[in-house]
Amino acid sequence: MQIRLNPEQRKAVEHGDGPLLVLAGAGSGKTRVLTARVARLIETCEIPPHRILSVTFTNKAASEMRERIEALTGGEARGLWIGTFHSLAARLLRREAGHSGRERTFTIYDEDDSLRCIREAMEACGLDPRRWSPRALRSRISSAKNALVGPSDYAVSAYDLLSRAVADVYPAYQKLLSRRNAYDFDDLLFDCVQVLEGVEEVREKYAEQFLHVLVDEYQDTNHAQYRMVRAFAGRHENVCVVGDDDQSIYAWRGADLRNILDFERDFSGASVVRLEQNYRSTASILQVANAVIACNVARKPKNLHTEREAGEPILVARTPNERREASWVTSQVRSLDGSYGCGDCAVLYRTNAQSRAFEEALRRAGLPYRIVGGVPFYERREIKDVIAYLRLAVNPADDAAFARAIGWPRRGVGDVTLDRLREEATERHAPLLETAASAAEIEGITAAARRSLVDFAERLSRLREAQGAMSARGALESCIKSFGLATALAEEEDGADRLENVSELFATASSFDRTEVEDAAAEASDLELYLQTVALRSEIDDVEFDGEAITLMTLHNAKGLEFPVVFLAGLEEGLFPLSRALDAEGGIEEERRLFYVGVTRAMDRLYLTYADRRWRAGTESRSSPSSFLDELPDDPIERRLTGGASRRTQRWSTGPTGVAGGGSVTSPWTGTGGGLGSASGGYDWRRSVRRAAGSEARPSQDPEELRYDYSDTQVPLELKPGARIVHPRFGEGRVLAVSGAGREAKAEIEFEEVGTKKVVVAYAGLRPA
DNA sequence: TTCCCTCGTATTTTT
DNA sequence: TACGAGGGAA
Repeated sequence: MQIRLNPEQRKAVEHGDGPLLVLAGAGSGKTRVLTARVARLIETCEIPPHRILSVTFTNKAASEMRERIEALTGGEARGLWIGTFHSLAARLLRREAGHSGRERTFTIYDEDDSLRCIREAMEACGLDPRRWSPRALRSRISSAKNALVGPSDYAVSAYDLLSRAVADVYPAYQKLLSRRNAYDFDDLLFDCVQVLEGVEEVREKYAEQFLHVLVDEYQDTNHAQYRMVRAFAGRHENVCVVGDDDQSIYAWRGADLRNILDFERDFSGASVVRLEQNYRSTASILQVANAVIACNVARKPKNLHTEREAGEPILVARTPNERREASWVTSQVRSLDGSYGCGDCAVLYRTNAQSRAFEEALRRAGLPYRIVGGVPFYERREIKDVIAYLRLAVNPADDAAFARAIGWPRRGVGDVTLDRLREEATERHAPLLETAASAAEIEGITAAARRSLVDFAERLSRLREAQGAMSARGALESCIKSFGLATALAEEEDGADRLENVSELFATASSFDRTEVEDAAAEASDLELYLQTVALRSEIDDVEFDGEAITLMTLHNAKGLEFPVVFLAGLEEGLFPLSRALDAEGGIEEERRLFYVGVTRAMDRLYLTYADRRWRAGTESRSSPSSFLDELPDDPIERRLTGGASRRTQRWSTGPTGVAGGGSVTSPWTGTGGGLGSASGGYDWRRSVRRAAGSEARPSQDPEELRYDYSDTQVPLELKPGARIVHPRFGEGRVLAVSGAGREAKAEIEFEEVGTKKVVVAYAGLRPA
């Protein structure tokens, strides 16, 4: 085996039978250990790959691990069960469809679908969506499912008014999902446990099949996932879990720290291996990380150490506002020139909304960047619309997909017709699509709408019959042709962009490889498997990190990654730690762990930034420095004040006194007063940044080649806000804002004669004044 | 039936 | 700020 290991790592890799807990500190090489262990099980212990189950946190991690194991074993990884809890659950439920409450072709509902479904369930129960927030109800139901509490169990202990409302909606919601042959994310886990625990035949089958079970990021598992592990581990209990209680950041999603803290009690006779040598960060960064996490009480003590040198000090920068924060970060990236490229840098923040300022600054500076998350690709309207057709072709009971598909492109079927159809469908206990097929017999629908419905149903059933024998790409192509989707899209206002997104969808469908999800021999069609993969895909899965672009993402998305240069932005009280997160029990500790995760992403350089003022929710307000900054040690820290246009930079000689819990620190850094008035840069950013949504990382013609091409997103130089221009019809005017790019670029212009108008740059025939 | 506008509200992190 | 829902007009 060609992998270098330290003694502790080796111990974990070579551990024989029985439960094993690997407490792996940040950067201690746990992925290496997991990979090596699986490879060793296959090669040395001669365990057939299909008898090994390995659970990872993201699909990306799964495919990377699969690749590495294949490399290590010379292609012997085929048949290995590897994936996220959700994708493995989906796989199991597909295979055991006969024992679960759904058919094999089930749809997986995303948040949006499930929220609509909740609304419908509420209506059915007569609950007023203005009195009860559908989101709140959904989140309660989600927590219940993660704790394996079903509708009837829930009802038993529902005392307060909110719980009573939930108790009403929960069963109604489940009934709707079941009728639509759909699962929400939580159901996948819930039903998987139900089947595993409730059906002896199934339980035996998998307990028998899996000789070894490995789980990564065990600290982030919830109760349902824990029960899955238990069921899979069966009697042999050859279960190896890897995790770090200090990096648990998903309590809000039901993750239960007790899973890892109590592992030794749960699985008696468990061996424990501690990986405490960090191979990633400089001593300075690690020193800060250790100091930060030491402020938490609920944790297993550990001693993370490194052999690396101290390296550069950690830079803490105070800036006047979030725009200056972003431009400061940009200037720092530039000043790294030579030692690090853009691809080495990451900007991490607490909330997605913070990406905006960085986007603007980087775009202005002409630096390449990529954003992970934000408005996910698969949630774009046109993508969801196209997918709805495919979903319906696979699962005709999917009423949510029907409603989406019938409404776009417009075909003379609106709310009125749809409502009538729903009534009829409810009466017949039939799905909407089936009802639509016999629309001719339904009263109260116009003749035109009837024809539309019948035609729609016919085309769809043709697609349905054809797709079974097609590749995912073929099905997509045939769907787009049959329903004229591309044509419809092209006719829309911003059709060009949307069409590009659809061609990107083509690329993903073309490269879809079913063997990563399921055995080639499984009954399911390519399209079925493709759709389920799409539903469980996360943004981070599709990111290639080898490009030369600065990565912008939330701290949550950064888990498991590392970068030579890391900027942690927005270290302000209320933002990070986020005030809303503090409501939850143990909230501050979870936020601190998140901070710890951020700090430990950095290999060589770490920057922490905060702003005195920040735009949030449409208003600018004062912000004070994060209490986390008070918890930093004095030593490898250098504090900077980045002020007005002169970029006043100071070294801070009189360090703050307190470390942990050290009350308020009065220094020019933590006070909010500061003599730094609003920086008057000369021109108003707020106006210049009003651009079209979704301007990040637009895929271009050849998605394979140019995944992130920003060349066409630059605003033409002469059309910057403030520029004076002449329009052939409207006369002279001043540019207020520019949006879009290339042929799509539009400019908002204040004309002297006719007032403010929006024009499409390509057609307007503008000249400089 | 559709389109467009206005108003109100929320807004954390994600499989 | 930004999105969704709801109202009013074509």
